[in-house]
Amino acid sequence: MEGRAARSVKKPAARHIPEATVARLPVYVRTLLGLADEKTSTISSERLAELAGVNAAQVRKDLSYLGSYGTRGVGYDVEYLLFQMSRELGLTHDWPVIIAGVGNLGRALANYGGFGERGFPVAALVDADPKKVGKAIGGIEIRHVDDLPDIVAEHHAAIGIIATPAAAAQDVADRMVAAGVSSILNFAPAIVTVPDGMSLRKVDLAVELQILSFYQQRRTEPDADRTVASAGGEG
Amino acid sequence: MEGRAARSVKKPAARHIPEATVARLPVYVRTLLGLADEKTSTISSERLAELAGVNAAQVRKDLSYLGSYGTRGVGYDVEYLLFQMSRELGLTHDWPVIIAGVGNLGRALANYGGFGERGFPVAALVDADPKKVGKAIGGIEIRHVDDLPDIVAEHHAAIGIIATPAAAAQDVADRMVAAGVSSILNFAPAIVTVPDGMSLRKVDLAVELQILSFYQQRRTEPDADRTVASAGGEG
DNA sequence: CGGACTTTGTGAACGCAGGCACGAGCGGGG
DNA sequence: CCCCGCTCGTGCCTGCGTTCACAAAGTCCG
Repeated sequence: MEGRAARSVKKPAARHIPEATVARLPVYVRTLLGLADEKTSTISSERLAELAGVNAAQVRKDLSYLGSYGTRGVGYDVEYLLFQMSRELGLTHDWPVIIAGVGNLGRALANYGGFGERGFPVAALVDADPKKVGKAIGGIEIRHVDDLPDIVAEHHAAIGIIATPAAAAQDVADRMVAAGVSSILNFAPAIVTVPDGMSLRKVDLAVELQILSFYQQRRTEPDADRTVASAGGEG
Repeated sequence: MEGRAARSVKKPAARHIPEATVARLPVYVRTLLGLADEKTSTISSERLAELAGVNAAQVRKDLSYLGSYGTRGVGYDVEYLLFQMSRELGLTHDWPVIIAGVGNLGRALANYGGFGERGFPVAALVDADPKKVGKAIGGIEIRHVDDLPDIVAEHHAAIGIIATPAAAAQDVADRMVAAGVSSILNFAPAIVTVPDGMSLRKVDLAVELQILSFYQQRRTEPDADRTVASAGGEG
């Protein structure tokens, strides 16, 4: 119930946090980082909600899952909240990632320095094409996908990014799992399955565009009872 | 209630389709395209569910929102279902898209030919940097962001993709809206708001990685009552 | 020192989404 | 022609997520 007063660093018993809340935490973190930059020391749930694009009650409920870190009548201490959330999200140390597939997307991800800055350095690039192996992109050497077990062990990498063509996605995922990766972010337009207990998320650009197309279609169409609704951006 | 028997092309009164269903339709379409390629003419909800990575009852419920296009005791006609879903999603014609921001990501998106093939040709690239204007990427000329209204009008583009730095995202979104774009896909790590009635979706790589980091953290941590749960891939 | 004001934390209600289970309807075989 | 088996379509139930509304708790000022 305190922990803030005593500035306790202990984690409050790892309660269960709803997935929807977990998905919003990174947004709060980013917002808070911006506030910290401009020397804001305290923030109310209402203002944070506005900046993060959600409901104020939602913010309070989300933050309450982490613990009672607010002060009634005042708000939340930006730095302290940031610290707690970073710890909860595991952002207190780096998470090296392995990118599989050096195509257009893989190259862009490798060149994009933003990951490293945000705590997700690219540990290695892998590809199945022997002709690409040995070259480097963004200062990172491309290695063969067969080396995955070694790479994972070398870098203690637990997160894999699949940026291969759809046909290779499941195979690469299986290899990653076998090599010890336990979190996968899949960009390939294919359904990938992983064993229980692992994390899998997907980002599918074509799907996103087609969802937009659906609502666009309904708006444009001179049809019947079209119920215009905002295509809720992210659940 | 029939429409399949008579091969009717009329749309069944545009009932309301839940957003969760809309998000799965593109996956079904992709799966069906694969089936059509290998000359499968009929598919059961169970098999389609397996291929799409969802529950069979879910498939049937989803498809029932479109109409009663199945045949009891048999399944769904692949071609016909594909036709209906494509029409519903608005994939019967192209949707030109405008990409704003020619950085790493913008370049990758422009170079990636997959969009054009899937019905989302890149109509134009825009950037605020005069030095980039006039150059071309992937065969598409870069124009200045001030030209947005003209570009939208020329190409009848209704979909915009934001691939700018976070700081510019809201401004670009506002310009797009003013120019007549009514669907936006935001890749910038920033909260963007648009007027009611418009569609906005976001894809945030840092957020995705941080969500993975959260669950990874909980798995790795030698802490208390960690409840290992799969980080549900996409809602 | 006390009272008014502010903001959190959370109980309760509501709505959406997912999954089971079963009736309805269609095709095929005898 | 009838019966059997298969698969769709959907009513119902359950669980999750969101929002409202309010009591609890702290601050500030006179």
